[in-house]
Amino acid sequence: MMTPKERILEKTFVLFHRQGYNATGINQIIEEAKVAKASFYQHFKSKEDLCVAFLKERHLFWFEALLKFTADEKNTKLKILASFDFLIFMNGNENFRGCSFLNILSEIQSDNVKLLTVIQSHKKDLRTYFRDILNDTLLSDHVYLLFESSIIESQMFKSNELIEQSKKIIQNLIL
Amino acid sequence: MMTPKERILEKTFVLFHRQGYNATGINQIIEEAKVAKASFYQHFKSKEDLCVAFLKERHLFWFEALLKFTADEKNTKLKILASFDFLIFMNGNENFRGCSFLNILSEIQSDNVKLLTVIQSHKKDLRTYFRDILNDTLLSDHVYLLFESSIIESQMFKSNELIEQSKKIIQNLIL
DNA sequence: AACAATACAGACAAGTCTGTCTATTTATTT
DNA sequence: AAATAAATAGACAGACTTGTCTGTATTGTT
Repeated sequence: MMTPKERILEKTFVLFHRQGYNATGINQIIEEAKVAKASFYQHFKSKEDLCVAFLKERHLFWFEALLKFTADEKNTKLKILASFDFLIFMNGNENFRGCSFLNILSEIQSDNVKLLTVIQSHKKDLRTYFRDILNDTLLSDHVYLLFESSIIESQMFKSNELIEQSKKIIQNLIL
Repeated sequence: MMTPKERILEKTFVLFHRQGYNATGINQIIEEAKVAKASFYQHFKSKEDLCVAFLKERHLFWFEALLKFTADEKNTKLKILASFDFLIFMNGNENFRGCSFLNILSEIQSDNVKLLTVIQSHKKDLRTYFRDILNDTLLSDHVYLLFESSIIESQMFKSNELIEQSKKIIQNLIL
């Protein structure tokens, strides 16, 4: 069976991503996870603490899924293109909810160092992901920037159009 | 003198941008604007209504500032580069708070059509802005995507580094 | 000067939120 | 089987939220 902590994390994983951080209350989480409030605060000292745990879980989940999705492609160019297809794949799975890290970035105050650090760390890893594939810094940053805007544009317009456009751009970009 | 409605909009303009939509309460706005609550609800039927007014005001302000900032550049390439310098300029003015439209996009629910429409409209205008300068759709979308990620990356890392990187990329992109 | 419109202060409703607490029950381990 | 640990339900505090309402005061216009 699942422990209370696992049930909390499982529900948080869905709700924080779907509804956002501020729009999701502790009460909704513990109710749906069927966990008592006292039990919740035994495992997480605050909602912000839960958010850190959520982001770390999301980080692992997301990168694992990305690596798995692109694993087959040997060619550098195809691996990059497959990464953008991964975004399309995720939009289909998650209904164009975009990136939890960027969403939470917009929800927190500028001085919230604790959450900001986790968000930055995730994006640094993504930037490194492209750098490791392409080993040309300017080009990998270029792809990274297109990747980031692909996420938010598809979220904003609930359409993969600009992801496809990014793929076209990359076709002419990488030899 | 200023009317209550003007005082409300003035404060909202600052607070929604600095603190975000959900983190800014009606009570704070009317208190700082020195307006009675009844007066507020005489001019705006809801907080969401105020948000629409805010976004429309922000839209006008932002584009006017962009056009003014880039007006001197005759050359196409320089006009584009100046647009990215405008982001650096705004980050200095507004302490890396990013784009209100993208921030509010992350705060609202997916089914909030009223606010989503205003946000989309703003970004469509931005996309058109680059299209009008470059009159090559793929290239203008390319620049638009770099522009969008420049905004969020500089917000996330509170640094203009990736804006500068985008400018380098564009140097090699536009003839 | 009289009237109508607008703005005022502020109480209030009804709900939300996070976090703490008590007291009971269920599991696990010794 | 007894002792320890963990989970339960749910009341509660205290602060917040948006929006409504009452009654008074201040405007601007005729």
